[in-house]
Formats: sequence, structure tokens, C-alpha cells
Amino acid sequence: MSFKVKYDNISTALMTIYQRLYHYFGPRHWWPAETPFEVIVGAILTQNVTWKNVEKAINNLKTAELLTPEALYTADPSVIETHIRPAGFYRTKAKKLKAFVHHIWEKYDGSLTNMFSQPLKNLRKELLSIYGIGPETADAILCYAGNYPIMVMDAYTLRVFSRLGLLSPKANYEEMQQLFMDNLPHDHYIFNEYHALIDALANKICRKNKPHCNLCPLNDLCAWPKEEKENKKAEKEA
DNA sequence: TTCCTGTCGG
DNA sequence: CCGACCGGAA
Repeated sequence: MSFKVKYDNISTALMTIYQRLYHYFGPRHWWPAETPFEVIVGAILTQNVTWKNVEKAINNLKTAELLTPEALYTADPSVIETHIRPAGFYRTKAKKLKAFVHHIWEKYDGSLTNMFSQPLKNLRKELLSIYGIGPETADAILCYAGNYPIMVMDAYTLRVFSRLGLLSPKANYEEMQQLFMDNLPHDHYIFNEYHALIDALANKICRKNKPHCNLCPLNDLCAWPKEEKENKKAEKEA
């Protein structure tokens, strides 16, 4: 079964969608952080939780002056746990933060500048080898802390683009990323904004339940309305 | 109650 | 493939 029949030119479709979103939401100015290290900590803390929860944890770390590679490297794990508690999964996430700072300390003498001097492909593979860093977190670090030309995929991307009919609902991370990286110019600004714009759409309009299709700037391009009827029907019966 | 920008271990 | 991990907000 094909999920791309509706579009004769994927590149054009992707750019049209991008421009519609950009015009609707404006530039997103991601990532909200003061330093590359803060981006990385945020990327780990935001795993499977909303950003609101992460903000408190970040502020706690900042106030405690723990938001540097050195401070986290030497801090007692239980102290880190206490400060990041609002972000959820605090025990595992404390381990993940430790694993990351341990890595950059051992390999780069604690310097992110050194780490980001690596070529994209090598560094991506290396990040994936660190405990707690999967494909989404790795790409977020590469794009938003290292300014590499790579696009972050996530649950939002799958929801939006499967509803649009451009991705299979079962697409894996690599398949999702190929859709964008095979059909768009490898430009850091576009990849940075595109992901952020998808986030804005999925957060505010293309919600998991009861999406606001009437407000959606992509409504006329979307394959979803058929299923929406069934949803409404199911809601009534419930 | 449900959901949330995932990742790991079995 | 699936459960565990965890708290906060709609």
C-alpha cells in the first residue's frame, strides 16, 4: 500500500507544507536555551514528557549551579535526581545525564566545542552509543546544540505526516527521516524550523484526540478527514 | 483520567 | 514487540 499517491512531487509537497506552517506560525526560534549544554540537558530531560515539565527541572539545575559539564560530572546522583524530579523519570534521567557528561569528559576533556568538531555521521553514531541517547535525542543535540544540518523526528512528525498521507502510521525513525532528508535541501535553518513548526502544529492543532482541523493551515492537503468522521461516530457511540 | 517531542532491557 | 520508568497538567 502506498502513502504517497496523493502527491506527484514529494519535494514540492514538503516545501509547500513548510511554507504554509512558516506563514501560519512564524519562525519558532528553537531551541529555547542559553547554551549548547543547556540544549543537551533539555533534550535528555524532555524525553516522553512535555516541555513545561522540563522548564522547572532546568531552572532547578540552574539555581543550584549544576548546569555545566563539570558540575554534573562531580555532582552526587541523588542531588541531580532531586533537582530534575519535575521532569519525570528522574532516576533514569539522572543516570542519562551522568552518562553523557562522563562521555564528554573522558573523550573531549569536557569540551562541547571539541565534540562538535566531529563530522556529522561520526558524531551521530557516537552519541547513539551513549546510554540514554536514542535517535531523537541524538538528532536534537546535533541540530539544536551543534547546528548540524539534520532534522529531528518524533511522535508529532509521525502523527502529522501519517494524517497527511505522506508517511505510513508504522514508519520507523529512519523511514521518517528519509522522507525529509531525501526530499529537502540539507540546510540547517530549514531542518531546524521544520521540526519546530511540526511541533507547533501537533501541539496546538493536530492533536492526538479531537484535532482542530477547521483551524489547520494544511486542511486542504490532508488525507485525514475520512477517518475523522469515524472518530466522531465513535465518540457519539461512547 | 489521559496524555506527554523516548529509551532501555527483556 | 512490550512493559518500566515518573511527575505534572489538561
